[in-house]
Amino acid sequence: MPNVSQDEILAPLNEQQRIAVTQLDGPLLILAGPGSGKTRVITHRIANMIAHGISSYSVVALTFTNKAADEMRTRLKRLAPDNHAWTGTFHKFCSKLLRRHAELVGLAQNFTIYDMSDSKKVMKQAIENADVDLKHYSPDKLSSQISNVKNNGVTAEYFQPRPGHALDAIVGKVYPEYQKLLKMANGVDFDDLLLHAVDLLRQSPELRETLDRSFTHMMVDEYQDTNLSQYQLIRLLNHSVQNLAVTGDPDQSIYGWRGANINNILEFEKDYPNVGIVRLEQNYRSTQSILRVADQLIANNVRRKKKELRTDNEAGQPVRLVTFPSPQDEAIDIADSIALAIQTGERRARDFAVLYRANWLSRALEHALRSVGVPYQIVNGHEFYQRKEIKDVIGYLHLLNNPRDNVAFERVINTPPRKIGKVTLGRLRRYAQDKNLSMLDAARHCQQIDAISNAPTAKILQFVAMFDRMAYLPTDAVEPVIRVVLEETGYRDWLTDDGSEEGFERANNVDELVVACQEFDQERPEDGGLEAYLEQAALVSDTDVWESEADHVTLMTLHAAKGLEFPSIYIVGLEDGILPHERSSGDDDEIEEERRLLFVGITRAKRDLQISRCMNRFRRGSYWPSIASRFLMELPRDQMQVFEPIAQQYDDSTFADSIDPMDPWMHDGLPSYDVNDDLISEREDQVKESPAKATNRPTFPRLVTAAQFAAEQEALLSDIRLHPESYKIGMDVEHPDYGIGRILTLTGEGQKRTATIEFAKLGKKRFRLAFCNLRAV
DNA sequence: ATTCGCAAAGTTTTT
DNA sequence: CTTTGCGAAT
Repeated sequence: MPNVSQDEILAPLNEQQRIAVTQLDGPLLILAGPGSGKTRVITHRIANMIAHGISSYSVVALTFTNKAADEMRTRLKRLAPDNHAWTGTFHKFCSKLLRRHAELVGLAQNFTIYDMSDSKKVMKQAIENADVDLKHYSPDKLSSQISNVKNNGVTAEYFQPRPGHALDAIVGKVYPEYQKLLKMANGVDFDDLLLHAVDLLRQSPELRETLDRSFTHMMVDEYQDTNLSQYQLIRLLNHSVQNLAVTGDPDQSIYGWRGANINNILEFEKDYPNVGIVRLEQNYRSTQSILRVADQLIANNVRRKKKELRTDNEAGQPVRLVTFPSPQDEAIDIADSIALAIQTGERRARDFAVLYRANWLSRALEHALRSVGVPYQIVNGHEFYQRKEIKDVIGYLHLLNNPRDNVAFERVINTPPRKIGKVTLGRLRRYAQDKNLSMLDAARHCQQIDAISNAPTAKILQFVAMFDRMAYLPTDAVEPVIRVVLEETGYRDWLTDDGSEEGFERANNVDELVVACQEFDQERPEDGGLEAYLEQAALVSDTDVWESEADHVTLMTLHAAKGLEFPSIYIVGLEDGILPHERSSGDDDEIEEERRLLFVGITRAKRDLQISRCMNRFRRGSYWPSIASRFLMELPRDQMQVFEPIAQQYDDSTFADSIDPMDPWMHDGLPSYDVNDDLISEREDQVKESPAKATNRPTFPRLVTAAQFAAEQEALLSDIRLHPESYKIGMDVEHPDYGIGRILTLTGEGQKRTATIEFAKLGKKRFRLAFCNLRAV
């Protein structure tokens, strides 16, 4: 199939977009407001390059998440079906580069990528080895400090402690030790991927030159979120050939805390003097009401490039600003509204997203959505991979792929328990470091270690023998490897040994991991294999696991929501200490970043937006009164629909003996709401008709109670579905669309209970049992 | 060596 | 309310 013509590339673009797509050579800065068709511009720009005879092999587009890269790739495929442009994340790009030239920075090609909990273990070891006294600083603090240093492109060799700076002095001792341990284990942390890649290009000018010239056209997405290492990487690869286009929006810079430097985009013009600048200001996503709120809010930031947000979209419903008594009310009201909209057919579950500042805020929402029977998905991808049983099994895989991986060795040597304890391990570690051996190699020589007595020696040698039996396995497919690991180590059996509920749950998770490996093998028969699997497992981001096609409400952090859009958005917890977060409410720069975060959240909404806060919040064991976020005062209230309780009037009865004044349910007289008159809506009518309950629990206006809705759902569904708990592994079931299949795995509980089912014709599918119409056969 | 229990600490955001 | 860590008992 031929690629599309120039006309087809340019036709769907507005004037500004067209300029961005047609200027292919030289540096280009694309300032893209939210919803301005940025991805379209990037894909059409690449298509246009190809149409102009530029080889797609020399085109590189860098993003921050795999999701964004996949989206780009898919859309580009439609415009230029046989293109070979490289699209992917910074970290993946660097990883690829490093694997090819690992030895130049003192690594071997099969290096391990450590996640944060793994690298923290290395850090603890480094602190111990460096023999520093950490009275004033926690290991966490030190980790983040070293991460900062790395993000600024400073290697351990180049680090110079500022005189008189206590933390710097400690960093100066620990950082080199930490790097030494990583190198010994043939491992890197996330920051190293970037730092080593930059180092590599600096060490080898010839390689730099070659790559610079072979990637003739580069594009960088979300440029406002690049840190100094990424900046340096980009500069190194765009020196001799400067066809570099970056897109970004300073107003959406929300990763300053992990080293992103907003100056990279603000000063792009200085770095590349002959830069072309395009502003994409036309918004195709949101209603005027939503955009006006976003615009007013962000106007409070001082450090920004003024930018217009305009749209030809309809005015739309006013944005709602609601105050709830407690998080439960907030969650239940949101769940009910969503349930109602689904029930009436007005919306589907997938149209909704609930956004919050911190992950723990999702709990009340989960609970409420479950009680109302609305399917939802919580987007935090690390959760699964952080489970102990998963980390254990993957630990074995890491050790097989990289026998020098000391973190993996220490994790698995005694799981399941093999009577090799802390003391033995300490002696082994000492020997390994003295002789400059990996832990595994030290284990091979453990007979020569006087300090280790006969019994543990035998156990260690048994372990080594077992490892050697597995090490023979071909690693071009993952599933066979993981199956042998589970078999040889007895890990899965060990989990279920005690017959506890928890054990089976864990075994199920392990089964799910096996299925994931299986799927990986199927998806990537050519370039897959163990190493590739471990790499992608290490580099998945939270949004990457988000199933955008499935029909469920999305729950995620404001950070994770960047780049996405939904017809209807709820942003919760607009309270002082939460947004802006208490740990960041220091200087103006940090407050501005928090404000940008809210800006990002607001601009995810296409048609409906509700922003809410609570008057009390359950924190650290009890309820505390919550203060409204300062950002709420910055919104154009006169143009919004405000639901706020009238100022509390305490009468004596409120504080009667049996009543806890801290209890959020107990505030008196709350059902009266102060609503501005000119914005009367259907919703408000219903609010007014809603009868207050005769309990002392204030009834917040609710359209359908959770119990009512749940009961109706239950009645509707009970006759056609089995109870989620009644499914068993191995059971044959019939699906209305897919036909007959057999249940392979079961995980989760209640509404979350999920089955992997193998269908004769279509292969494996995964279902939330509560939401599919299965029949037992 | 492993397990259990209690106490303290602490809740950003993520590749 | 949760999770994590440490220390004592078996």
